[in-house]
Formats: sequence, structure tokens, C-alpha cells
Amino acid sequence: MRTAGDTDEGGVRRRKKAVAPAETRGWMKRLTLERLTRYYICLCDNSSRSQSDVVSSARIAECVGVDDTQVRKDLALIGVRGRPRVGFKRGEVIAAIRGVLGFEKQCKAVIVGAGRLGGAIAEYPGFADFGLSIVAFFDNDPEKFDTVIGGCKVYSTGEMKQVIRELGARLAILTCPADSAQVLADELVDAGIRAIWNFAPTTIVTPEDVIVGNEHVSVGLVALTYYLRRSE
Amino acid sequence: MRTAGDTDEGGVRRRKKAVAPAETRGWMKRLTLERLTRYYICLCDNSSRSQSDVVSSARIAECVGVDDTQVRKDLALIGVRGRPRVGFKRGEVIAAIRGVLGFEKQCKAVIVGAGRLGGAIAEYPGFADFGLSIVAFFDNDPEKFDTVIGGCKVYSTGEMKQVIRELGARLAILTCPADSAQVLADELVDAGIRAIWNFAPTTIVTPEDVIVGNEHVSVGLVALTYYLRRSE
DNA sequence: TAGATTGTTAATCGATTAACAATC
DNA sequence: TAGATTGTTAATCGATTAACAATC
Repeated sequence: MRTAGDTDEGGVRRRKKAVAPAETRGWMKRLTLERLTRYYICLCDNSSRSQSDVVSSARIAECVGVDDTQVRKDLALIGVRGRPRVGFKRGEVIAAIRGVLGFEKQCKAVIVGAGRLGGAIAEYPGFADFGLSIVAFFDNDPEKFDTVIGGCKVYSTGEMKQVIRELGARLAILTCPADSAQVLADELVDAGIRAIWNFAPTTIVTPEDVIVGNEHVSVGLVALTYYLRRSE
Repeated sequence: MRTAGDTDEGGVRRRKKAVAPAETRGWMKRLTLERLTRYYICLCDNSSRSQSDVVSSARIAECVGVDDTQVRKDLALIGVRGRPRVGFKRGEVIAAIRGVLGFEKQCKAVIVGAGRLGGAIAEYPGFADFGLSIVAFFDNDPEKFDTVIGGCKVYSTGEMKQVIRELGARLAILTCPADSAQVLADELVDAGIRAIWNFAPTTIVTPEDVIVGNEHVSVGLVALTYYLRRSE
């Protein structure tokens, strides 16, 4: 890929010296996104126990389980420069990732299904750090209406359209049983939700312009138990 | 790779006709494992709504979001043969995946942290289908001792070593706060646990022979919100 | 048979790793 | 300076896709 900093002169390719701007145009690839998120978790995690404010690519690489070259490439991509012999400034890396992944931009979400899982997600620390704020719960159990979980009121699913519009939520987190997941997803789309994070143990489908993340936790379970069972 | 079925005669390479045995020796690669799990979820999910007992590779591929060639390769790997013009028998595929991934072999697990997340996991339907059975809870809140969640008694974390030995659990599911995760993990290793599924929002480390799955749910969240925020 | 779908090889594509110069 | 770490290109490796013959 050529950028404005490149020059060809008399057939000699000069190395670009440009102050690389954070690559905020164009879409990050899924795998890159995942790695950046893991770097971020790792750096925030370590910041409490380490006194040093610089970190080498090798250290991040070890923590996340990738090659150190990969880490340097990813950081270069988002415009972070390290210092040879020293490393990367932890705070700079964290800030760059937050900027590129958009953590500063608040994202309002509703949780559909005020059960244990919904409550657990609402109280999960750290989600706020990613710019996520839960603004309401929905459930179809009248006993739960008007109760408060994690500071949010529980509404009837019948009120979804109105409440979601009022609060301006764009993301919905589905923690309902499998058999009602698709129906609720359809209603959420109708209510103007733009993305659905689905924890129900089923796959839901939506119109093309509504993003779905099917969080099949079982995938992680199977990987783990596969190795466990085979090592016995 | 050559297998016993291959033959070279006079320089002519014959196609092997062997009845491919399920590839149960050797270790499945992580990505293959993930795809097989997704096929499985998709097939079990559809079985309730579809009346047909055959399914084409193209259909599975669409459901899971991979190429249909990939599906046929994966199924060939685990020894499932399809019929041209017809497809694969749903039940055969499900059985083969269950066999290769070891779902028939029961895996006993304990949950450490009897909070909302722990409760949600215990009541999550479908885990039983993967051969997972929860046999006990541990918590350090005396108010919870001897209560029952999802049919399992809650013990004190101080009793972990003894109870885990008695029940013969090999897997531990960590749903405690981040700050106690590493300490509890160390104790679990000491108690003879062979694998830890970590839901605490931190990364834990263990001796090499204890498998860890750090379930960073945030990774899924970031991917979803990234696209959401950028599409506005 | 004709047509659809599997099974498998070959080609492409992308991601990871290796190598090494640049730099502090 | 010497040595360590970054930054970047080139090479390798593996995964995905394309092509097509085999098969029912």
C-alpha cells in the first residue's frame, strides 16, 4: 500500500519517514481487532502490578501469546512509535488502542432478559472501561417489572420500542432463553437497535444492516475440555 | 501426508479408497475444533425446526459463515462420508462430532464464585449436552455456605482441596472477582484441578500441565461495538 | 440420463515468522 | 561505544478458495 509519505526518485525507493497517523480510516480486520483488545486487557491488567511505565513488544507478546514482531506491526498500524532499547510507553499504547477502537465514545445498551446472566453482565466490572453503559433491562416476568438491577430499571418487553427510542440505545444484549431469542431479536430490530450481542444458546439472524455477535461460550468450553479429556 | 491406503504402481498414483477412520489419533487444531463446535451447535439448533434429516455442506457453511469446501474437508477429517446429490446425514455428523470432541465422556466441574455469573453458568442449558456436569460451588461468603444452586451445594473455599478430591472434579470454572482469581487458581491447582475456565476479568497463569482458558468476553464486545460505532 | 453435490487436488491468499538494518 | 530493542522487508507457513472429476 502506498501512502502520502512514499517517494520514488530515480528508481530509488526511499523509506517513508512520515509521522504515521493512527490508521483510523479503513476497517480494522477482525483478527487485528482481537489482538488489540487482548493487548489492551493485558496492559491494563499489568499496570497495577508493574511500576515501570514502559513495556517491550516481547513482554506484551508473551502475555498475549503471539509473536513479538506481530505486536510491533500492530502498534505501528495504530500509530504508536516505540523507542529502540527502551520499549513502548504503556500509557501511549493504551490511549492509542482506546482511540482506534473507540472506547471513549459511549455506547448505550439495553439488556433483554433480567435473569442471572443479565445481572452478571450488568455488574461485570470493566465493561464500562470499554465505553459500554447499560441503560435499561427488559423482561417478560411481571414480578420483575420496576425492580432495579445494577442501577437500571426493569421494563416489560412490551415497552421495548418506546423505551429504547427514549433512551437512545443502539446495542441490545440478549440473555433470554433460546426459544424466545429470535422473536425478541426481531422486535429489537423493529425498535431501532443497530447491534445485538446474543448470549442465548442459539444462533439468531437479522437484516444485513444490523450487526449480530453470537457469543457461543460453548466454543471456549469445548476447546478446553477437548484437551483435558485427551490428556488423561 | 501418506496413509496406508495409498499406492504407487508404475508411477501411477492411485486414489485411495480406504474407509477413512475417524481421525481420533493426533490433535485437532484449534481452528478446526472451533469450526466443528460451530457445526455442532448449528446442526443441533436446526434439528428442531427442519424436518429433513440430511443437510448439505453448503447449508452448514452458510449457517456458520465458512466456505462449503471447508465443511466437506472438516467432515472428511472426522470420517463422515456424504452422498453426492443428497448431502450428509444430520445424525451421523452430530454423532461423529460428539465422538471426536469427546462429549460422551462426562467431565465433572466445580464453580468457584457463587455469584450471578456462577449461577447463570450452572443453569445454562446445553452445557450438559457437551458432557459437562457441575458438581459443586465454592464461595468465601459464609451466608452462602450450604445453600444450593442449580442442584449443587455451596462449600467454603477453604474446603476446596478436600471436596474436589472427593468428587473427582478435573475442571474448575472461575467466576470470582479479578483480584482473587490468581490466588484461587493456585489453590485449585494444588487441589488437583487439571483445567481452569477463567471468567474473571483478568489473565491467570498456571503450571504448564494445567490448561487455562481465559474467557475474555470483552473481546466479543469490542468487535461488535467497533463496527457499531464506525457505522454511525 | 442429466443434474446436483460430494471429495480432493491445485492455486491463491493472508497471516505468521525470520532476518536484519536502523536507532537509541 | 556496545548492546538491546524497534521497524520493516522478505520468506515461510498455513488456511482458504477455486476448480473439477467422481458419484449418486
